[in-house]
Amino acid sequence: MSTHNSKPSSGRDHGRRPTINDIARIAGVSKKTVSRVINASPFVRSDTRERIEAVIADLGYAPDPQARALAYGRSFLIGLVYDNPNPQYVVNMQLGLLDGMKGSGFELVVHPCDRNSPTFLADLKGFIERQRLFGVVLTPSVSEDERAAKLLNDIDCSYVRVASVSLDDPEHMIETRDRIGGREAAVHLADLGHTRIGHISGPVNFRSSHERRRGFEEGLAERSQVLTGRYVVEGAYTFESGFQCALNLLAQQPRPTAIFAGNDEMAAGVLQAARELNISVPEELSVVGFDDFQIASRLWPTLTTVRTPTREIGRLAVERLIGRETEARDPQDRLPTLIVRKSTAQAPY
Amino acid sequence: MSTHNSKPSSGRDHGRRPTINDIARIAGVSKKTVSRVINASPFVRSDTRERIEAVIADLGYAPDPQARALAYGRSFLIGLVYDNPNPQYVVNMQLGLLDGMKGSGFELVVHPCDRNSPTFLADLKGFIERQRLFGVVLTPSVSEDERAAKLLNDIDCSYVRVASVSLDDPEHMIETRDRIGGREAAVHLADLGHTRIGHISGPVNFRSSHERRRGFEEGLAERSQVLTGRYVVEGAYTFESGFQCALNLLAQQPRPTAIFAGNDEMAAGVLQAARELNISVPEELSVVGFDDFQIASRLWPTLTTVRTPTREIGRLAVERLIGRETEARDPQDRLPTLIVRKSTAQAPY
DNA sequence: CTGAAAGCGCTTACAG
DNA sequence: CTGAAAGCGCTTACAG
Repeated sequence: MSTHNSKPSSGRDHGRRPTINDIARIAGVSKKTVSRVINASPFVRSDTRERIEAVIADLGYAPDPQARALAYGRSFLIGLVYDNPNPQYVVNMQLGLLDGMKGSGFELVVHPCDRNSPTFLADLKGFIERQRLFGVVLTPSVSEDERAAKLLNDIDCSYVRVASVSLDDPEHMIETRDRIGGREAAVHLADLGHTRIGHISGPVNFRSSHERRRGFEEGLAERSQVLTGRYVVEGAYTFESGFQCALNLLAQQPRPTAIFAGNDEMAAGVLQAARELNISVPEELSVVGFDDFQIASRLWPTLTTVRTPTREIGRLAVERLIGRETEARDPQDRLPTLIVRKSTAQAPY
Repeated sequence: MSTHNSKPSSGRDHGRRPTINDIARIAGVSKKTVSRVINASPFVRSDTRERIEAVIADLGYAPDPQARALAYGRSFLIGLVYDNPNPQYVVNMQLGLLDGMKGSGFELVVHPCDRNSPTFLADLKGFIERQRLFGVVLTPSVSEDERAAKLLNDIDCSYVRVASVSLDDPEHMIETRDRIGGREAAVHLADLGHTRIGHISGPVNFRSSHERRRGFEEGLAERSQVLTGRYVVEGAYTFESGFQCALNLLAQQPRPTAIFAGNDEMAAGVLQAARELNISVPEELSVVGFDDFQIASRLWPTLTTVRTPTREIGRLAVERLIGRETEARDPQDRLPTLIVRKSTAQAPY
């Protein structure tokens, strides 16, 4: 199928890649000692180590991951297990994981899944065992699935769960702390003078829905406000649900002057609904989203929203998994932050 | 790092997965014959084959990909090499690839890259050789890079290039035929009575820019029109460039009554510019995009655009790579199609 | 701190 | 159509 190049490869490689035996022979040691260097064992004299490392660098040697995997009983593949349908989230997460494993010799294997499928757990188990995965990173909402977590423990597979709040032992968790973002959204709206504030939450079976709402309520409380029950409706994190929920909220008398949507997709639906009802944003209605995906700056008006540093979170998650954790960077970088754009303004009172 | 489950696994697996030796012993054949069944060799008597297959099914045996890779000299990993920054494209492509390799035993490894990096080729080579990849799928614009194609030939790695037009032997190409989409956009606008039509192309170093424009010109020609030189500007496939190019086009006298943007991102920029200039869409200006990414239906007005069946294209690409090609489905499914929404209307003459 | 032996689970020649 | 031998490139016990 592929085009073949029948000439032997030119240059130093002489037609085949060097193996651990080549390194051992040239360095004058056993292959076991080379193996120790590859695996960063402390039981190698430093002059021996340096000699071996020089030969490795000289020949451009890289150990064969398949051979290591076979002997070690575990591959050097990291799985990303996800069911979040938002492309921007998935891509940012992937970039973060790749950041964190760069130069480590690990590779990223993607595995979208469906928690509602009858074969969900069997598929996940098959994926991990077949490839002898080194470990997996789970993102919301599959990261919130306790059946999946139990499976991973049962088959003794390393894992890190990314979620809005802790659900497991600390070593298995990276928390996005969405509550902080909800709080910032509330303070922003309250400080603009809004008092009739609506909220479109995500679906109740998503932890992030609760965290974002709880944070929002905490922020309002700091400004001596409470969320009014009839101004709170449950959406599905989709554009269409945001649209429908906004129609509902904006039909009430008096209607809210601000809406905090649980994510950007629903906020886009709110803008659409406002337009159909001839309610101008931000003059008559302020709108805040959550995520800061690309769409937020493409909408009109551009969307005030809460940014979650997904890529950074992905980097942290995989570093945890492969034992590379640095944590040295500014902890602020991993917290949600409010991004103020044009969809929010002073309350129209 | 991970939680350990010290009890031996329960059930039929008795604590370890079956190997080819288990199958051979139970079926009363040599492991070589089991290997033949695994690899679909025709040189096995059908009753022998059936007996072996029954044992495989009974034990839930799956051959170890790492061991096969080591012996075979090639892994069962497919690489997706991409540099398209649009998340929706990447995710749809990934889904298509996964569709095409479902149940095949192959796994998908993602590899974003940067053609402008000085280490671009070395990184790609390292990625492929280190993992002994079975093959790679390249998407635009890295699929258009002849240095990359030459490298793949040199190191004898199977590959399929996804691009808007043929650039290689047919066996290495999946064409998206963007020209057809450009043509549909032109016919649509001409049939609405537009005669002053602007075009914001993608960057000249992308093949799709030319194909989309060429198709557009062909469509206009069918309606006895030609593209006016001063109504054609070059963008960069970005929102910001679409915005700037639209300001340019809309400042001309007389200004165009329709703009065909080379992609949805730039079309979003056109809508933004029209709003700033108080030009109403579609009453005074019709806008057509290309891609039909999620943003197209979130904008206001919703965007008329050309949909490329990216997921289907991905499926075809990987099926080609692993020799599973079916081609049975409706060939229409893999062509660009115009999706008419609210951003286009009769010309205001 | 270093090494010789055995083995991980497969496939490729080579025979028959 | 089927099999015994050797080997893919590493790592894990086990010695010393």
